[in-house]
Amino acid sequence: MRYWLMKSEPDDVSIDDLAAMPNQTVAWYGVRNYQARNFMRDQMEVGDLVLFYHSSCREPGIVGIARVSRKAYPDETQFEVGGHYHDPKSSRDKPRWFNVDVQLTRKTRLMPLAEMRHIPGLETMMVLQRGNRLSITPVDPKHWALIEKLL
DNA sequence: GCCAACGTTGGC
DNA sequence: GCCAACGTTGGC
Repeated sequence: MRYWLMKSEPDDVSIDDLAAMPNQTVAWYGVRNYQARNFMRDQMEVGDLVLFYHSSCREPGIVGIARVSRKAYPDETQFEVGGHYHDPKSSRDKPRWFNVDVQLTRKTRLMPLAEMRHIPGLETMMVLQRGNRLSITPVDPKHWALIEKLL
């Protein structure tokens, strides 16, 4: 069982949007970065735990805990011609992009990015590293324990 | 809106 | 295969 941090723009899918979904579950569509895709496709298992993170917004930070509820399968949005996530180089025979499903475990308080940067022991967390832009990053169990204790 | 950082693309 | 140009991410 692994731990992850997954970024979502609240204008797209917020923690409240997730809470309002049927089964409080959402397909993590739209990832178009190979490293992030590989994490989902090759490493994520049902039951893995996820820090749900709001990015590109007024108060970026962790807002909830979720779990992987379905293993990776082809991201439907890559086939939607004219859609924002359409990939003309992909096909149903050879899909390029994959997503897992993520189900809400619980909403938490907002733990802002600025606070995370000041938590002793979190300095090496991947999402806090300079220049990091990956929307999906593995979380060290020690980092997870530190964060969960403070949520 | 700015811009640092980094990934991707495409000409050669 | 190199690398300049370009696009995107995402905090501030």
